[in-house]
Amino acid sequence: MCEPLIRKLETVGGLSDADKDTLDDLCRDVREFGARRNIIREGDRPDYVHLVISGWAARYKLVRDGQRQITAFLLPGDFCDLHITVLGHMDHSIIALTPVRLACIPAKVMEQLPFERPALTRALWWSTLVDEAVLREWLVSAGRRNAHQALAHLLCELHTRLRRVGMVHDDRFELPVTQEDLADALGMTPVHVNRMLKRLRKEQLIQIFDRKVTILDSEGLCAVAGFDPSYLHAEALRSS
Amino acid sequence: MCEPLIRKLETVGGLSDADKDTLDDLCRDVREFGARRNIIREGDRPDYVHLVISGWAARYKLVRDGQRQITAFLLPGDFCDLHITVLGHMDHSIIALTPVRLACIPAKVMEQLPFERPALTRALWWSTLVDEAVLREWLVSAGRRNAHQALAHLLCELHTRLRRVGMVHDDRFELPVTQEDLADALGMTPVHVNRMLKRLRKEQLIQIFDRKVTILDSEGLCAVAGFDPSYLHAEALRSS
DNA sequence: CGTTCCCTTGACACCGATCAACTCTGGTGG
DNA sequence: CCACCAGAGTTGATCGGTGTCAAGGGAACG
Repeated sequence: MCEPLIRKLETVGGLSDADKDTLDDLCRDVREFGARRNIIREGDRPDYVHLVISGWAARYKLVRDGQRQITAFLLPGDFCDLHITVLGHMDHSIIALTPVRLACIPAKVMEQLPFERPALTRALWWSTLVDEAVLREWLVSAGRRNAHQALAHLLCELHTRLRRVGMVHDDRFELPVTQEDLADALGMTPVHVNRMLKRLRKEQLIQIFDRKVTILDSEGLCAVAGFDPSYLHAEALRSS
Repeated sequence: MCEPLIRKLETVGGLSDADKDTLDDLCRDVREFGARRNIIREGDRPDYVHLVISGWAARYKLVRDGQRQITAFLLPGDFCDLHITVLGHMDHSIIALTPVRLACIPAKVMEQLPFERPALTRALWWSTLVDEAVLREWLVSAGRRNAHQALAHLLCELHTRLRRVGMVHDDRFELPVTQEDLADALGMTPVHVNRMLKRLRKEQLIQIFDRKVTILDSEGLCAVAGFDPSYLHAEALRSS
């Protein structure tokens, strides 16, 4: 059931069969959320940790005048809110961008994990820290890359992350979000996202049809983006 | 020695005297770094975790054409690289912005902490997760706030964070970095930072002299920034 | 067959970048 | 003591990337 997560964690190794069984066990309670539905709201104090099983969700914050900044795309295998086991309340909201299936894990159970399955706990911290590294890279895009480079970088990142959970075939993957969602992630306007997608298409770097992206020229796209995947930490976990 | 950290962690409570003693013990090995000196470089696999005792440092990444994006200001009480106990290598660099004193803690020692001092470990994870929340807010600034608002927001944040470690007196604190450093944090140019500082001064919100900032109108500044401090999680730790 | 959502495109405006010059300060060495 | 220099801050003029506004098209759906 939580196959994407197991797949992701296996890229760094260190999980025993017992750990995997524990994961499976944690994911018994799966719930569905419709597209556009808020899953958790800023200020909430949820009693459950949510793990994406299928579909896309997003973290976001709103600013006063109603503008939205998406701070993370949550793909299958990503946790929505591991941190609320430590922090008291949510400081941002989470929304389903597509129909989503989420495993709901009681926070109390998560809090026992360090004592019962330290290696698994460590792997989950790994995934949290990678999320943080992704966030840093998004800040670099917002601050120091132009729209062309930033969009290319996002596509490279999604390509790599989706491949890690087995959702890329022949350099082709689904991008089931609107251009407005992309704009809110990149800190741009939907109009400009559209222009930049057009440009990447014209440059023969990508192809888009029916919300599916094909990377035509991976090297070229990485070159535009200045993409270096090492921040995604796809190597082995540091031995403890 | 690690008084700023203890002070910060005390705002959320839950530390025993034994925990504090452990912290003091961890900070025995203090080293100095001159301003502008790189402390850790992207790709490094440090064997020590570094904790800022005094002075300011910054996380940053460089993009191809040499531009720099600062992704965090590291103030007294902040860890530079807690994550390398889990991740294999640094995906960004750390530089001293002013002369800095750092406690150097062997990574091996940190890895024993969960078993010996679980409450303290939890508090350290709290600080890591707050760092992540700060990062999200910076992304919101970069993506959805204009220069005026973003600078105001940064000043509000620094005000709050520095107060937490006892470095604000009468709404006055040191800002010992250049305008270029601020620009690299905000994703702007130094010229524009200068203009926005001038504007905030003209609006009677702040006063700057000799690299010391005085907040003249805290409410006004927060209003410009749309600042809501709850993302800094200054409330009690969630009981485990 | 109208409505809604999303994508697409063009014209124009503006925020912040760029370029350049000047000031001020502290440091360094003759 | 003074001349020189480097680094930081300040300001003005101009440019360009991206936002804004507006209109139209296509696909899905009731």
